Amino acid sequence: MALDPKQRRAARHAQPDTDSAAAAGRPAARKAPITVERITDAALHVVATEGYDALTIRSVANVLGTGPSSLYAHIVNKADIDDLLIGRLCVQITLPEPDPDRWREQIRDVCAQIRDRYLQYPGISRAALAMVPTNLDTLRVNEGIFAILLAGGIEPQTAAWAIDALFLYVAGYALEASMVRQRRKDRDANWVLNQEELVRRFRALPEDAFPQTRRYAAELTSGSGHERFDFALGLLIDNLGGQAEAAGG
Amino acid sequence: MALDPKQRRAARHAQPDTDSAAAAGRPAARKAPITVERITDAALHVVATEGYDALTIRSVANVLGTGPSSLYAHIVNKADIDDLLIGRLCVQITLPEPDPDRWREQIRDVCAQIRDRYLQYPGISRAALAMVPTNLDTLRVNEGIFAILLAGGIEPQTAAWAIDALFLYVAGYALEASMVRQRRKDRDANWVLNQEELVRRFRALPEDAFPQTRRYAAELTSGSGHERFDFALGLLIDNLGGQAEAAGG
DNA sequence: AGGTTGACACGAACTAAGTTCGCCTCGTAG
DNA sequence: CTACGAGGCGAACTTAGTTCGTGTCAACCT
Repeated sequence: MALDPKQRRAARHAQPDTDSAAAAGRPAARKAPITVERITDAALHVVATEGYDALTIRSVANVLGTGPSSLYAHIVNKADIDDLLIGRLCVQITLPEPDPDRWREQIRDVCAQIRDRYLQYPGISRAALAMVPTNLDTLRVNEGIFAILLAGGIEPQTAAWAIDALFLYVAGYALEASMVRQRRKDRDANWVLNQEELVRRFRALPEDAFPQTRRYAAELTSGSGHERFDFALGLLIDNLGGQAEAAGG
Repeated sequence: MALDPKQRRAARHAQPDTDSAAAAGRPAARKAPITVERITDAALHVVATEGYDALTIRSVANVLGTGPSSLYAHIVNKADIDDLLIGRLCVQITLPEPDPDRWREQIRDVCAQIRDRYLQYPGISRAALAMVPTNLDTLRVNEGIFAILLAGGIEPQTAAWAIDALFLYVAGYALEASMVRQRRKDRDANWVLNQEELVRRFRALPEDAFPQTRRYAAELTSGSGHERFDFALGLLIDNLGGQAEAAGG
């Protein structure tokens, strides 16, 4: 059962209904075993310290003190490592018991958790955006948010689509934020800018073509901390329940 | 002036205020010249026909009938090609004259334009998400949306942040949609699923851990056409102007 | 107990891709 | 006509994903 890494990957995803009551005997480790867990740990370490761009099969193997080929007994390919990483991140998300009176707050909390996990591992949200929607760990988070929305009286169809929009936004936000941070330490990045420089450039744009951008350069570049994040989440969340909640309360 | 590709790239981005009234004499083509425009055309052709993953320096050079090194007299690096592509896409966006009475409609129209451009070039929104915010062509679209929002009576700070959220969502949506389409023709993709298969797998999840996902599998996977897109844009847009518009009407 | 087996580890190598180097070509200027 | 230099291009360097074949060791079988 533990032979084919493709089977291992499949086990992490929602499967068709073919019931399989197979045995699950894990014959304990052999010597200094490379496991999927150790690979995930090593990969997370690489991403946390050097960023997602530095995540290569070789870098992970190096952390484990071996060569790249050694990993292929446990993973299918590099995308599989992404899958493992996102899975691990999702496992760490705490899902509250749905409270109909605090559902907006609960949604915000879970989204903030996801955001902070993403930011802790810079660039990893790229992998999240490319993730296949059957990963069991991501489905668990999906289920948790879904339950909160439903408890809040949101229509199932509305809730389902809202989850999609929320995840997309959170991942996009984290990706953008990660890249801004990342670019600060890159070599070619001297032509990329911090906020003051950005404002200066916006103000230097031609007046006829960019009047608003010039005038409101400060507003366009503002948003320290997670103000932008909170604002966007507000847009998405506060508008939910317009139908259902208007009737209920 | 046309020597260094870094200068060419810089010319496409917002610059600091050092006034430069330099000459702009282009000395006409020499023989069968490789130009930035031809590179952009070739790259767009590759993305449109084979997808963003197939966009390599070599594939672009191949379309132009030359080798990879020939491009480096015109581009800085591969990210520079992304920059060119997004710029070209943005140039094609039609920005309406802001109409205070139809601002929501206008925003939806521009976002739909961007979405369709992205989808026309599958996966290209990855590049859009990684784009540096000083590209002049993207700033033009930014300015256009900004003007519409301001005409609609939205507070400048609110409008600025709303643009951010809108772009992030549109790019994320297009990326997800592109990948779904892309995976249909990949080899390893037989383990990735279409909607019916996805519903079946959701329904096969354990009842205790995934009750809502099981119950509303249809809702979670629904959304043909751009229903999800329209829904999410509605969430973002309809909630705007709550302050300003409530007073004005 | 000793051989057998097979899962796992791993060095080496293959391929693809981004990038650089140095030489060549060819049009223009003097 | 020659010199210059921008631009084109082949070749090669580097990094990275992936595969192949072989080695190794623990458990099992006889």
